[in-house]
Amino acid sequence: MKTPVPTGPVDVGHLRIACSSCSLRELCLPAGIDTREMERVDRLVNRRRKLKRGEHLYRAGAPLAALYAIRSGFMKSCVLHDDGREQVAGFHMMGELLGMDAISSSRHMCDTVALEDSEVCEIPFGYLEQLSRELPSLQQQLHRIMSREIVRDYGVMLLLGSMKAEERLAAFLLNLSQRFTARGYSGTEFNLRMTREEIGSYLGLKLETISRVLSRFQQDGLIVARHKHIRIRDPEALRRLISQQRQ
Amino acid sequence: MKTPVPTGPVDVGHLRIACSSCSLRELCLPAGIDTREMERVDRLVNRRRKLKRGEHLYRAGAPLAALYAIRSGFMKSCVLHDDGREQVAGFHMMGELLGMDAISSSRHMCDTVALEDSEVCEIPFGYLEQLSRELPSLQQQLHRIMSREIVRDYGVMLLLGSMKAEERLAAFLLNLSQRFTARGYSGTEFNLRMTREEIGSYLGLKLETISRVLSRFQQDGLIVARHKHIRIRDPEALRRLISQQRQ
DNA sequence: CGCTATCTTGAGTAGCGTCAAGTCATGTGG
DNA sequence: CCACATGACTTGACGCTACTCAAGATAGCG
Repeated sequence: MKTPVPTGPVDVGHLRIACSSCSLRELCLPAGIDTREMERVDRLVNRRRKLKRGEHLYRAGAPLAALYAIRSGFMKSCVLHDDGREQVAGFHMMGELLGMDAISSSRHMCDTVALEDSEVCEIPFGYLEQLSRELPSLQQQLHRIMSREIVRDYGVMLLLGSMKAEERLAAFLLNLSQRFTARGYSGTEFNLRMTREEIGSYLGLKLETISRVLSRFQQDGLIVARHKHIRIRDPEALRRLISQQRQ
Repeated sequence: MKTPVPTGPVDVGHLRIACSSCSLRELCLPAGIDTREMERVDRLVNRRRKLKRGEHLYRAGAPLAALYAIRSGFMKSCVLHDDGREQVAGFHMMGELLGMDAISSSRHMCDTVALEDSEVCEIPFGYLEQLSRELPSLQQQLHRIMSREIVRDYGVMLLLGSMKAEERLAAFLLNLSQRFTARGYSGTEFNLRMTREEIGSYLGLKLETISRVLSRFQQDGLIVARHKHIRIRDPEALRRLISQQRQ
């Protein structure tokens, strides 16, 4: 069915699993690619990489070699400031594409770290550009994904710039919920893969504030939070929290 | 020298000025395009649009028709929340590309408004995708620009998530300064095109805070601020303000 | 089983927001 | 060209949200 990999290093030890047979196909880079073209996309993604929890996928300053599609696991990206300040810029899960920050200067501009044992598909960037010149639907999907990242960032700005602590955390929980749901997992009950400090960094708050707000949500019956385990009891109330009229 | 426009509506009333003879060439979409290819890029950008101060370039929800390169003037983009909250997501000046938020869903996700009389070049998006399949250097430049926007957004997140009011405003002024410099204008003396309220919205602060911090900067001899006119007297001090070690 | 990282909760505080009053600039129509 | 209206800005007083510091509880890992 599949032609063998034509070039590139042979990836001993990793079973090659094609995009065409990947369950994340419709969430990931190959979304919207038709069957005939899929064979070429399969050849584009020619290597898998396993990461242990805590391991870096790439660091700020590293040259751009590939983009990465998350196959399984959970990751975070952190932007660093010269003075050592660090801010979580995003949490990433299966089907999401990483590394687009590096295209502008050919160097990564953030650190990306696995928050649990994870696996990513390497997509050599030069080859991706070449193939997307030949396959309009691949080109369109790449543009859509980059644009989606820009839109996501606008959402984070809105959150950081104009929401209070409770609203930020409610938005965060609903966003996680929605993404788990889209991947076929429960949107009402899940385990957080990140610490309170990482959530705080992402939301522009301190870890104590995260802890306090979670406790308050629990007292008010909106969620059950037991350490990393979260159960959302009243998603509507969380939504109301976010969109309540000001003034 | 130039071949006539082959297709598309004739743009009566606007003098066609080609990218190839545009002074912003090296800041804008055609950066890095070689002379032979430039002719085709000239045909891509086939319409200019003038905007009066306060006029919308596009609104959230509008279908994606084109990307826009700012030829002259100054603009802002605002993200809107259902409850009416609005946040300035960016200020834009000559040579910058607008509209990339719309690629993911074929609809714009923010409002973009002229803050002074401005002029933009329309770049029909379908044609841009087509041409960038044929011209690798155009494709690369488009990718670089989208990636640059992602990196810029990360910077804003860092600012909103982990800086104090004084640091945010210092970073804002230095950023403006640097962008004016890159365009051949004075980086030490310029007029703000936006109100205190818009600056505040962008920086996640209230207009009174902007006003107070500007006054404090002036008292400390870092700047001279007289209404919209800003003169930066001590850029180094502003830089120190941003990167001072915490803890 | 003990160590360490993570989390919770409390008390006190600082920074920014809110409200309010007044000044200053811009532009419009008489 | 001036008077006036309107929007933009400044400054002060006060309040609240989230931060800081601290102590103790809990979970996870070796």
